[in-house]
This record gives sequence, C-alpha cells and structure tokens, in this order.
Amino acid sequence: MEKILKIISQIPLFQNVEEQDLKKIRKIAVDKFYDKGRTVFSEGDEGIGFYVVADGKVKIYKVSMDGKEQILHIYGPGSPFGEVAVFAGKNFPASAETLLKSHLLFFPRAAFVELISNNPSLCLNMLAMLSMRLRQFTLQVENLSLKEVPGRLASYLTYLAREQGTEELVALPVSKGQLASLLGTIPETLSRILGKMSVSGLITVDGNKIKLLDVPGLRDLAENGKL
Amino acid sequence: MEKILKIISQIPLFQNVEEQDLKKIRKIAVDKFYDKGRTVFSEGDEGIGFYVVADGKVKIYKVSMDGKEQILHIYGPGSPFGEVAVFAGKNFPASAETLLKSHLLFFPRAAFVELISNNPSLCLNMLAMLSMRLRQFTLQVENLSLKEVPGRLASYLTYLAREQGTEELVALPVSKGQLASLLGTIPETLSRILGKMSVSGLITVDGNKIKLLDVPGLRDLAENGKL
DNA sequence: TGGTTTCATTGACATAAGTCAAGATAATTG
DNA sequence: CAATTATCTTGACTTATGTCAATGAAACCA
Repeated sequence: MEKILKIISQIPLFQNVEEQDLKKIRKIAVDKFYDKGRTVFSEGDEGIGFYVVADGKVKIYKVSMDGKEQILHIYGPGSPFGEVAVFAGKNFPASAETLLKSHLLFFPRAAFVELISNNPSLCLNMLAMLSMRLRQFTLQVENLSLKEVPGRLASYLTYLAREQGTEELVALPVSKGQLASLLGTIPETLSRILGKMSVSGLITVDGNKIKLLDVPGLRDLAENGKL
Repeated sequence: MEKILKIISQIPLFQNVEEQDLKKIRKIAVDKFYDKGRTVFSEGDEGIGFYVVADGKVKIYKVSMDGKEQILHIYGPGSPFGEVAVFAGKNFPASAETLLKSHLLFFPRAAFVELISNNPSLCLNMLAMLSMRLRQFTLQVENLSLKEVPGRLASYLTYLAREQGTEELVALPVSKGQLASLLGTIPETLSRILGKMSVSGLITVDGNKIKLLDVPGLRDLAENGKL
C-alpha cells in the first residue's frame, strides 16, 4: 500500500471510512515537512485547511502581550489540529509550532468540506473528535481556575501514568519549561513544586523521568488541591 | 405553524435544514420546563441527549472540592448545550443549571445521531457549532492564564458592548456573583476591581448597568492587562 | 409593609505564585 | 573536547488575589 495512504488509514479520524473515500482523502492530502521549532501557523492566520500529525510533535499555544505562553495542546502522530478554522470563522484562534522534526498532512478546506459533506461516517468521526477536544478544554479550564499549580501537576502526572501504562515511572513528553507553560505557570514555580513534591515523598525526579511513589497521594492532591 | 416547530426553525443549529427534516427534528424533540435555579444535569451524569434553550437562561459550570464554582458558558435562547456527551463519551463533562425559569428542548441521543447521519447540512451546522465552542474555549483559557482579573473584566465588558450593540451602556446579563464565577474569581475581588475601574474613570457602575466611559482604555486593559 | 433572606461591598490579613537576578546543570556545536 | 548556549534550579522579594468577618443594600414573600 502506498505510504501516505497507509498513514491516513491509521488515523483515528478516518476510521470506519470506506476504502474509496480513503483514496479521495489521500488525493487532497498535501505532504509537509518541518524542522523542530518551526511555526506551522500563527494565531489570526487565515485558516485555509487543517493538519494531521503523521510523525513528530506539535504544540498549539497562545502568547500574551508581555510574552507569557500558554500551551493549549500537544499533539503527536494521528492527531488532527486546526480544524476549528475549517468549520467556523476563517482564522486560527491559536498558533502551532513543531516541537520535533515533523511530518504533517495538510487538508485544504474546501476540498475537505466537500468530502465530509458526502460521508456521514467521516462527519460523525469529526464530531466525536471535536467533542473530545471540548471535553478536554473543560478539564483545562477546571485545572486553571479551580486548582493550584501542585494540583495541576499532580493531575498531569497521574494522567501521564495512565497514558503511558506504566504505573510508576513516567517520562515527561516535553521539557520542563514547556510543561510549565502547559500547566499555566512558569519554570521557576514548576521547579519549586517538583522540589516540594519530592520532599513530601510523592515523587522522585531524575531529569525528565519521574517516579510516582504515592499515586493515591497524587490523586488526592489533584482532587483536593492542597499540598 | 405549530409553536415548537417554529421555535426549532429559528434555532441557528437548524438553519438551512429542509422543511421535512425540521419536522423530523420536531418529532424527536421533547419539551422540558424548569424553574429558576434548577439542575438540568450534573457533571458525570449519563449523557442520553442534548438540549437547546427555547427560552430562559442556563449556566454550564464546574465546582471544585471546596465549593468554588467556575462558569464555562451562559446560554440563552437558540443555543444548544450538552452535545459533547452525545458525540463523545457518554457522560456530561460539566453541570447545567437554569438561571431563569426556562423552556428547553431535549433531543435524545440515538434518534438525533440517526438524524444527523442522514443530513449533511445539519452535520456541518453542528461542526460549525462545536468549532465555535472550541474557539471560545481558547479565549477562556487565554483569559484565565494570560490575563489578570482586571484584564478579564475589561475584555468581558467590551465583549458585552459589542454583543448589545450599545457602545456605552451595558447591562450585565447575570448577577455580579455569577459574573465573578464566569471570570474565574470571587465576588469580593470583582467588587474591588469594579471600584478601581470606576476611580480610574474607565466606567461607572449603577447596579447591573455599567457605563463604559473609556472604551479604548478598556480595550488596552484587556490586551495589556495592567490597570 | 415589615422582616427575612440573598446579594454586594469593604476592611484587615494570609498566601500562592510571579519577578528579578544569580548560579548550576545539561545540551549543543564548532 | 572545550566552549557557547539553552535549560533548570535556588534565593530574596513583590504582588495579585483569595480568606475571613462584618456591614450595607436589594430583592423577595407572607
């Protein structure tokens, strides 16, 4: 099977889509390659289509006037991003930048809308995708507004443990600086809190490897907030 | 025309849907009436369908362990809510409560999915709806993480002015306590900041009526954050 | 209408987390 | 491998905003 078609067929968004439609999807897909640290699009840019990560890693983020960054999502292989601009309004509400050398597939707006209009299965997949995004945003808002930084970190660590299967040793998928930005704080604060959590016996930190010594304790911290 | 059908035909989500399909939509819609302050659903409840506000006002919110509330959205007539549970997962990610005596239309999940599967136009409308929600969430995250409370309030006031057309006198659509919760703060803090903004000559406050004396100044505060 | 409850304001205080600045690692490159 | 650069950590300090408590003003209702 052709390489790109194979990649496309493995993307969750395109599951349960018939062979012939997968081929149509492949026809409109545009291959794009980026080095690490490259801007894919910037907030406000015209949204002429959306992307799917074929390989690599991409962050979606906002920056304030005074330069503070808030990461909204970090996407790896199989994840689409930038769809919002396809279906509502025409500009991207945030910026996208590669965190690694990445291979992206680009789907031009008009062609994709045409395609999705004639494929209920694809449409439902996309609805499910956007709904999961919304669900995740409610979590992010909850974290930012209702939890303090230790709670957010504990929540993130237990989430990582779930994601990575391994119940005790997790690897941070991004640098600590980027993690701080994802958690809505700054590196100094993150550093101090990792320190406090180590002293409390909740975790041990070695570079980007974090050992979870007390998962129930972390869950409790994630729920109740106090360290 | 039958009353409910008329209401349905005026809902943005159902625009450009053919007459016959509107009738199908009407068939599956269930009328529900709520007094002010009633719970429509709670976070975690099984999502057996979604709602549209026919009349009244509904807040979507999260509550933390220690009782602090964060409002995610406030919806008035014509707005759907609870769709996330229809298309992804099966439980509601947040809670819903009426802020006024309200008339809601309920659409059962299975019937609606069946319907949307056979109506591309409706499906695209829903995609647009969810995309707008996502866009709005990026704003909320930006506000919570990248702006301080005065910036959020200024941002909200200029947004209200745009919404209400009137460029100088806006009416708060919710109580100040609820506004505090929407902005991710508490009534005491909101009260103080309204006070400071009055002293600075940006606004004058009279009950829930707020006169915007210096719109450019408010915009600047919303962007740059400092009061 | 008077009284009760809810909502809003103000003050004194506590604290989480940001800022600024300096070192210490770790990573990258010529 | 040295040397430059980026990343991370630690310390002293500032500040925005939350907490607690008391009062004032509205809204509600019996």
